[in-house]
Amino acid sequence: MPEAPEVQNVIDTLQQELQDVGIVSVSITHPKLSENIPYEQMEEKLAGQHLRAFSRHGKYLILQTDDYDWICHLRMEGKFLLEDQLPENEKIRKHIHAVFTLDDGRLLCYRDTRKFGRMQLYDKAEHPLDLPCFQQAGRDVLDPQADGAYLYEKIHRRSIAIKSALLDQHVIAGIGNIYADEILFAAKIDPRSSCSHLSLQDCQTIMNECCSIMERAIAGKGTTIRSFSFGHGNQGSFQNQLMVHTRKGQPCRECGEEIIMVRVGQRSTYLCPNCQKLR
DNA sequence: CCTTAGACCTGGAGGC
DNA sequence: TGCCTCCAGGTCTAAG
Repeated sequence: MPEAPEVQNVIDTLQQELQDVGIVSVSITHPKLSENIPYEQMEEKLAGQHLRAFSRHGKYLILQTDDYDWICHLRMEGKFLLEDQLPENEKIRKHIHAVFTLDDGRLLCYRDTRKFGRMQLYDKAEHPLDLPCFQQAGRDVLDPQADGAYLYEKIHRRSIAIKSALLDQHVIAGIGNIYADEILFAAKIDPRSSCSHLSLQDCQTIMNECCSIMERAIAGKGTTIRSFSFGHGNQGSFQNQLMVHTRKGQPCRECGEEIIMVRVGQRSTYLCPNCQKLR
């Protein structure tokens, strides 16, 4: 569940379910899950805390408790499950690496097949964005100040491909591999174009399309391509609106040309070679 | 400083 | 069935 719209869906769901709920105890079984302090300390500190505020910056979840800022990053496959008891299914239970017992009897389970996800715990900051993990972060993709002028200033001296720049969280936080492809299709720009060849106008087009795609994706509760959730909801519907991503070999929905897949910065990249022009 | 392989992990899909 | 290779919504690092 990784890009901004999916993370927004997760944080909205957690808020609905867990506002002011207390954590009774914590059991972490994958030590590396806790990134900034020993996992035993994370267990001890979160026990007794109540979940007070829920927000997001880029792909990071920000959970504020009574005394701490609890930061989670789901990376590729991390997900939270709310259960009345530990899942019976061994395939599901095998990849649960942390269990938070709640004061209403439910269990908040963190499941992550590839173990890429990470959590951090900090003493409460004045503002969460003051935390060390956000010092290098770009503006959030939904921040109105993340506009064309902002993007242009961040990238116009760089030689990397525009697709790679959109994936760079120091530039804009929250865009991932699916939406980068979709945004550049909507902007009619070849993802391999060098940032240094893009005009201010190009950057404004990109950010305008970015806004409208993010809005639609969040309205559709994100994109679910490969479904690893076994029954528990949080599935999005935006995959039905994808114009290029995952559509290799299929006709472009606008011009009929065959969608191709190329590699850009080690990531699979889908584009319409007719609609999207190289700068 | 910038850019690009490689690493971190596991499992599903497809070829032979 | 087994074995192999490639692929996956992400990001940090080491090296050029």
